[in-house]
Amino acid sequence: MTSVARAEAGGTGEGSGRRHHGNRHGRSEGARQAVLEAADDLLVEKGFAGVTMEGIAARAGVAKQTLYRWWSAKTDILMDALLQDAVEDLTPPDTGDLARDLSAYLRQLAWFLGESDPGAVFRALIAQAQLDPGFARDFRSRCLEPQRLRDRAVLQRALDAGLLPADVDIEAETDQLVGPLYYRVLVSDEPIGEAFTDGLADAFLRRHGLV
Amino acid sequence: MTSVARAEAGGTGEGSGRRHHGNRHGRSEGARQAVLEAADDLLVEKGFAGVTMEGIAARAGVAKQTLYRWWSAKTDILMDALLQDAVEDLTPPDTGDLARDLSAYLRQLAWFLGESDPGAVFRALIAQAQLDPGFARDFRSRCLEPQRLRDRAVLQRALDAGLLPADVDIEAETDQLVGPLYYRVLVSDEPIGEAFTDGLADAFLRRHGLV
Amino acid sequence: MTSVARAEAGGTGEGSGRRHHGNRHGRSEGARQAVLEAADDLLVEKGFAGVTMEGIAARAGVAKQTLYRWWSAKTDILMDALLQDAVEDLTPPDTGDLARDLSAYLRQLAWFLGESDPGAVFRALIAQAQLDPGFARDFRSRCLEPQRLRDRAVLQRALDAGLLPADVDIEAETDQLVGPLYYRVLVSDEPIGEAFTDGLADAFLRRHGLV
Amino acid sequence: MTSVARAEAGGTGEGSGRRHHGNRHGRSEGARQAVLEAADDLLVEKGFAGVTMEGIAARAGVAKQTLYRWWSAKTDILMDALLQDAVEDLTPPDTGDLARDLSAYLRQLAWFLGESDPGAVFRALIAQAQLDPGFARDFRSRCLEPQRLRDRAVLQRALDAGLLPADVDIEAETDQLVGPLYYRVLVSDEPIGEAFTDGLADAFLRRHGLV
DNA sequence: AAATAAGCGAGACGGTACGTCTTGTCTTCTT
DNA sequence: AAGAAGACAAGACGTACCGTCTCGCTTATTT
Repeated sequence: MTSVARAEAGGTGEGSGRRHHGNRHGRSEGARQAVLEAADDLLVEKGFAGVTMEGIAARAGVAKQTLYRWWSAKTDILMDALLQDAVEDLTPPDTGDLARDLSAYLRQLAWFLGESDPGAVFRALIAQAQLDPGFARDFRSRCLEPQRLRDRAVLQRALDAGLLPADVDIEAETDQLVGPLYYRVLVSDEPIGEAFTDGLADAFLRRHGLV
Repeated sequence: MTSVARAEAGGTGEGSGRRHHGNRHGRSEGARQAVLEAADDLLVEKGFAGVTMEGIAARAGVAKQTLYRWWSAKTDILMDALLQDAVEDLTPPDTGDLARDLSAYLRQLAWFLGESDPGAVFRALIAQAQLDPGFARDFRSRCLEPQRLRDRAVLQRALDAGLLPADVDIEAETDQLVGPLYYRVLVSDEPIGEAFTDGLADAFLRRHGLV
Repeated sequence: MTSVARAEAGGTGEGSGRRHHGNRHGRSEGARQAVLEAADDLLVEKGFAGVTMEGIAARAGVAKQTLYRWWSAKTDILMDALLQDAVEDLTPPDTGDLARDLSAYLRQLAWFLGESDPGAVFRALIAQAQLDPGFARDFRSRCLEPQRLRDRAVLQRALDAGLLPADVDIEAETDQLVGPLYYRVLVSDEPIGEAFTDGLADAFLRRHGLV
Repeated sequence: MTSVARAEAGGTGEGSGRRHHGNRHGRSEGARQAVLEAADDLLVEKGFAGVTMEGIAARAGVAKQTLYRWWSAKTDILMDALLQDAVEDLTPPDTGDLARDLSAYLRQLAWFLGESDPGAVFRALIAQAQLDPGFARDFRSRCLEPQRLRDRAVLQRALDAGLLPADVDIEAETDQLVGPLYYRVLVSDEPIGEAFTDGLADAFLRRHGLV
């Protein structure tokens, strides 16, 4: 039900020989790009309700059938768009300085969630996950879990470096670091200043006697 | 755009005998209850996508016009339903023992958000708030801000009692206490055990030298 | 499955009292007329393939749902249009002069089938009846059988007047009179001149010694 | 626009020399047969609406492109199918006995039109000819005119043998003989018994003093 | 033997229309 | 005046076919 595996234009050669009998050019990469951009643009311009399969098809110059051939719903398209143009921004920095990395990462994450264009897509998809359990599964495995790993990476490195006690609960610590950010973005809608993110980082460091 | 002020039966005499001639009694309380229950039931039975104005009207035995007369959209109905049957559950305990109150409240909140029926409505409305800025305003002022006050109440009482330094940032502290709960419910979908809520409370207490 | 009985705007009064509980104005006569005209116009302008439910709705300024509420398919709409504006043209003349009536009626029928606008609708519907057995039933009972009665009327009057032997097979005689007309229109597409229709009438009269 | 001239497997040799440079085996006769059978089967099994280019291609195990290479539309395929397996049945008998030949031929024609499988195809194509003038031209020249010649053949032989007056209008006489059959099949849908066909033959013979 | 070129099965593509669903407005009659 | 009923215009949904296209395979000359 998720987006079909990227066909990569027939994978000519692909090692072991005959892979398919019919059309060898597979899906059109041009159509794919046009669709993802159209969906993104519509979300930014008109909001989530303004993103419709018909609208995407029209703006991308693509037939509706092409959408349904490769994606199961508009949220699936938005997820592809998100994965394509956004997630790389969220790689946590690694300078070796825990305090600095932590602070920088939380600022970066806060900006992404609350201010960036892909962040708007992200929030819409988190919303959709509340409303549709099937989509939630997909979204969690394709987006949230990888993101979770990135969120945890800074702490994991600190643990590996022996800066943290070996029995620390990394999951719970991560939740305490990023949870308040998501809360402000998704629930209270208060702005997140650097004082706030630095406060989170500081609380963490003091909690573990690192400052 | 918000739900019309509750008319409360026109106040005509209310006891003094004849109640209405044409229809002088304002909105029908029976219809209102039937609508709220129908919306609630539909959400639980068929999920958010299964809640439609038509479906609510049919199940409540009410005309669509009646819905539109009193509510602006299905989310508005769900918000009324939520306010009616749920929020009282969330009054924080007040035993005078900060540690115990804190722990109890976080457990209670976690259960509400993640396990209860009204919690499901709440999550759906938080989702809707991501997708519709107009609704977000309404929802924040009618539900989230009161809830925010309740969340803060335990800390506020501790502050008033002089247990916390006068310059503590109550807002930020609250975010750190409840943010991780919302995060687990809305984002990571991990179960919230008592170890987790107690850990949050404990971190708070130690942060302020209260344990 | 056929077009719903004409509601005639609520049938106000209607004798026996309460007829319906909900909407009291019933279907919109304005919409009905607009639809029939749009369908007719489209058939004449663009041919049968140019008549689509979407096209009718757009041209009539009507929602598709309204079409589907009252008609089952575009052929059902065309049938209503045909019944409304055409069939009256085909009442056979009755001057008391069998030869003259017969000749006049056959000319009139030939013109209707082959030359007139409603005739074009009629041919399209006969075609549709070949392709769709369900429609064929409807069309036969609502259009073809009444037409059959009209076709037979001239002969029936002659029979009643004692001009024909009592044991004549009216059905078969009618088929011999009108069958060749339908054949030319539907199959051979040859023009039907008055010589042809008069020839048919003449053959009939001579067959029964009436000339 | 009509079905491409039958290539008959490249017409290798074909007299005057080199005909084509590329594909040297011409069209696949196997594919052609599979297509015609698939179209026929679909019509019988699912009715005219169940005959689609996609359905034919799938059932015949043929690519859509192959259909469009050799035929212009599904009706063109059905016409080929009809021409291939049916028209030979309709050769009028020639025993030298006009009355007997006439009677036999009308019975045979009635059975073909109303009862046989190819008759179902024939009716569908006559229907299509009402709806599509371009197809009508093709169909008339490839099917109806040859059939018309066969219909006329019995009378033509009688004329050549001097049994009919030299100035008889063969066209009109033919219309009177076969028109009622088509009428019953296409319009009234009444069964055609032998009494009916014999009645037509008899009327003809008496009309010309041959009985 | 190699090169060539058309027919072929496969199937993605841009489209059009389908028939259904929901929305929010409206009109009418009842209470 | 509020409510029940439900018709209405609007428009998105997901599906089915249309006719075109590109692809890589097969096949039979032609060189």
